[in-house]
Amino acid sequence: MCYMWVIGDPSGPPKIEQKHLLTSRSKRANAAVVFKCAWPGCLEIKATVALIEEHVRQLHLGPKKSNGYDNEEENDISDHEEEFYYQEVAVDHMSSPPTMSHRDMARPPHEDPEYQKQLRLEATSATVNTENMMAGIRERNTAFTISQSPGTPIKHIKLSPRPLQAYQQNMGLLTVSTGKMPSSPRRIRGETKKCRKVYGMEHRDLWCTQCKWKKACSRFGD
DNA sequence: CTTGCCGGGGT
DNA sequence: ACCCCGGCAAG
Repeated sequence: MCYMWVIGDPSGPPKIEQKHLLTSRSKRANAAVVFKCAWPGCLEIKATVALIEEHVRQLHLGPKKSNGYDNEEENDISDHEEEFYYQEVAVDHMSSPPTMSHRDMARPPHEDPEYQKQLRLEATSATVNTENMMAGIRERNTAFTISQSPGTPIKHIKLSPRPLQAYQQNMGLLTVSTGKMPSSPRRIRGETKKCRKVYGMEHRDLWCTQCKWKKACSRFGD
């Protein structure tokens, strides 16, 4: 469980000194790893293992388990079953960083938020029959037993490269029907979670450049 | 209250 | 060009 990448970045100590701390007490946890939800459709990303476990439990394993006893907080030595649902992902600070300096400065030419949204919806509706799903998953789980062994590199679940949908047409239609220019003075607030919400204030170094500068997020379109 | 980001700074 | 933040809209 020892990761090679250095936390402090040898050649250039990250200038970590935010004089202002808004919501949370910036405790300078220079983390270089995030936790992604591995649920078939879901793409949730959390900054801590606690958060992702919470997410998985709430969203995918059902709001609550009807067991003999009930314990949800603290002693969650629960079944290591949910290890399957998230995966640790290293976020290198320099080689393949979220912020590529320039490329993400401009708005992405092809956003596919539609896809993400769809996935989210799928996951949500799936929550209804959790019981049914659990069975299926359990089966699959035993099939190829993914787990977080210390030496094994995480296998990334491949999620469709880029579906690229006809969102433009949608826009055009909208324009026609409303007779209003889509170019509003202020960008309409999308409901996708952006870097700030995903990583939290204490992991600002993981945000995309735009978010760091309080500009329009370029990683998560809306 | 929080989140996203425009406009307007500074280096 | 890069970085930061006041202040505002929307929730």
